[in-house]
Amino acid sequence: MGVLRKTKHLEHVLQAFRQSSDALSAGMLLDALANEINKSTVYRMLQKLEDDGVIHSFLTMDQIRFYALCKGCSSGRHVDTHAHFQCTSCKRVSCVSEEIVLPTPGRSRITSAQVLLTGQCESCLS
Amino acid sequence: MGVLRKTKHLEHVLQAFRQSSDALSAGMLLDALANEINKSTVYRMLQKLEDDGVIHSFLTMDQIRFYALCKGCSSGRHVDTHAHFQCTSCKRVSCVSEEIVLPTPGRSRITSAQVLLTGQCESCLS
DNA sequence: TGCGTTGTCGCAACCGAGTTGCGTTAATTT
DNA sequence: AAATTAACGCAACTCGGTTGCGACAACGCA
Repeated sequence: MGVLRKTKHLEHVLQAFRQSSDALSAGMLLDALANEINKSTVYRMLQKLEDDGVIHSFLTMDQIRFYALCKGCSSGRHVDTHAHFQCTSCKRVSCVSEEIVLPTPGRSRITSAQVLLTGQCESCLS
Repeated sequence: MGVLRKTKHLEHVLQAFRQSSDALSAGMLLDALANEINKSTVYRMLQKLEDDGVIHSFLTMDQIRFYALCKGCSSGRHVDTHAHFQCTSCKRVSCVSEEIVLPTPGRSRITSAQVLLTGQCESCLS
């Protein structure tokens, strides 16, 4: 239930997200802020930011967690019904704006959904 | 390009899939066939079965790869546009029969998609 | 400005899913 | 039955992510 202190590292990470239109993984952040910030610090920060509803996360095909800034999420509930797209060539990951219509199988109660599209992005196709 | 030999282990694994209506992970198979079959053998077998179009795989929220028998897949192309559902209580994973309508973002070319729903299944709700 | 509280950091050790190299075993081919 | 070659077991490894702990720094308050 921490109050999220304004530290130098936090500013760097948030800035990285704002500057990038893509989603980022912990590894990418570590590369970007190489030996300025510790591995576990990054993971802990991402975890906390997600808990607080600032970013949301999802997995790609190769089992790596990516994070992106939330736009319509609160700390309680994430609006996760938008899809994500990963290019198989350049590996970049982005959010897809269109909403998706999801089925409700049987009598179960769906609380969250995750949609990942893969293929080639516009710039890798040309 | 192996020819997939008929071994005792292969039979056990295929039987496990046929007996279960759910999708299975490598870990679950290892538990089921405890100390009868080696870890790397299981992983190699699953990999090969997927290459040969016998099973298909996908990831759950906790980064674990699950496998299920293919019904309309060939070795070349997997019909992966159906969703999967994982219950947050009992952790069981199943295939959702309904097809899903997917968006095509921008001018990119989508080659595969993965949809994971999470929530509570019918039996855990009651 | 000084001080106590408490969240954050760095480090190092750890965890667990999945992979790999290699020598051996066993299914298939002849 | 012998040769071929896929499948196996083992042990060591990779890598994304976690954890315990002592040190440090941001914040609140006087």
